[in-house]
Amino acid sequence: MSEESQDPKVIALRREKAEAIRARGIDPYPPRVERTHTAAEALAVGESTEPVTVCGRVGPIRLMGKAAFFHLADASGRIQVYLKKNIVGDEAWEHFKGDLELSDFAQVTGPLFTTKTGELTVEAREWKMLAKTIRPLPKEHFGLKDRETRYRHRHADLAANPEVREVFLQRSRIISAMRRWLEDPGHEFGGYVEVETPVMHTIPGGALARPFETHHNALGLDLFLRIALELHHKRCVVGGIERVFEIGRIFRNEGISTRHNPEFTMMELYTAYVDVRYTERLMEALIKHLAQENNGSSVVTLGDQTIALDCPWRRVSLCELISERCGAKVHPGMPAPELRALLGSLVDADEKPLPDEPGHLLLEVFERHLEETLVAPTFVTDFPKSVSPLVKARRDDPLLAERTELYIGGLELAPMYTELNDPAEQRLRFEEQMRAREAGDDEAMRMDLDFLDALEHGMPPTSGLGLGIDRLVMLLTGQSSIRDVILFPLLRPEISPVD
RNA sequence: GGGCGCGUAGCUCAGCCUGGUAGAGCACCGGCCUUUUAAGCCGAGGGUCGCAGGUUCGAAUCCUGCCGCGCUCACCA
Repeated sequence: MSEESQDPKVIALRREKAEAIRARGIDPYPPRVERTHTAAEALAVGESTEPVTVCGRVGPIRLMGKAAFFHLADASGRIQVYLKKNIVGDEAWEHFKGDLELSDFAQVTGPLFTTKTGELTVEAREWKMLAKTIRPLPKEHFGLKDRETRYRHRHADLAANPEVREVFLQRSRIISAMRRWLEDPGHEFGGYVEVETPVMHTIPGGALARPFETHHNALGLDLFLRIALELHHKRCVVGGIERVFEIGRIFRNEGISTRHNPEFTMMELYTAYVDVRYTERLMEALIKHLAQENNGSSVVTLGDQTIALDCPWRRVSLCELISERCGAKVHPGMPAPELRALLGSLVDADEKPLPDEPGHLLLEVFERHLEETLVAPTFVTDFPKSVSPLVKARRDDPLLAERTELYIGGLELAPMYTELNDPAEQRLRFEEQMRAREAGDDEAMRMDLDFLDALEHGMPPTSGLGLGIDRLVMLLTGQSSIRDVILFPLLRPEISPVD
């Protein structure tokens, strides 16, 4: 543990103070406040003999014998308080000196005046403890910088670092704006209905990933936390909800990095009677809209990269992209040894063995070497069919699928698909996946008979997408770690958190 | 799991290379101070230098092992 508020001396002293207040018959945690103005509202009033009552968290107290200055901070901002012995009276002054400390919550009433340094300040006539704080926050000036402490004690991080709070307020606004835009029937890409689908699945489907497992006692049933929203959404489309989306948490049992958290938020969206070209245009319009709403501009900054979103977004096929890099034409139809030879150094540089299946091999090379180079917005199209078991193959090239992925700032943001709606073909794809699973690929999909049943009831031509909300928020707020856009990221539990 | 780095007062860190009984700032406690902005001034307390072993007359400092944490790579839509 590494935090100022962990000093046992300080904690004990503060507990004693809380008890001392109680012993005088005053509740250090009173149930009601008399606030008339937020900090910002009080500042807007200007100088005034009419008293205001403001509340907030107490900042560093500058005590000078018989008077003191401090700030009260609330969500709207902060306002300074001047508290003087001969105005509040001897008793209130003594209690102030003895009881009130950094990080407590307090209420102050008085008129507004301007100090000689020009700051509008409440001149306290009276004050009241609203909540005694046992563990003080680090002083603002020193801040709370240690990453581990910040993530483990996010409440302290939020309280001490306004810029951190601001990122999460932006996250909320971005998601809210996304919902409004998708639901709005007044534009080409609107009119979507938000649904809620199960988090617990009997068969985890819709993506290639390892799931978390759990168990339902009454049914004696092993269950999995969902790794995607896809299959239920398609069942909604079968049922006649032609424009459907969900913003929901999904769970993948895999590593943690600056771009991966085991639980994260995905926006999936499905549209009947369109193909992947429509969804690409929707994606472009949505992200430009959100950038405009949140940042007031179409330029975003991520790390040391400045990314313009308003330029036309590049479209390039996966194979073309790899060919550009290795100088030879590649295609999933080529046998693996030939591909390896053509890929040259893209293969040699790796310590880890690459997969033999040509589609997987190409995908792996792309992910390792090319993904991070895609800084300007880029649609990478035509992924191999073998790595896209739920996607319609291209009619003119059956080894490629109508699957596009959007990259911005080197981040994989969203896959888009023309969905496979032929139940016979889907069954074959599942069987292929089952064979891969038996051969040891524990990310391969499992046969989902309920889903096949749905397709047999008829799904219109449909396109879908899955947008990683956390990564989108990273992009729009300029954060380079996913942990800085997830309030409570998963961490290894602390040893001996005894107190 | 691999690589790199860190672990000294409640916090941030110096001291380690070149071994000689532990330092600073802030916080905390006491005193002074009625327009301050990390207020200021004076004073006091506080550390088995991550743990264990080794080398040495002597180890925070050199060596070995272990533990914890961070970054990164790998794993991973």
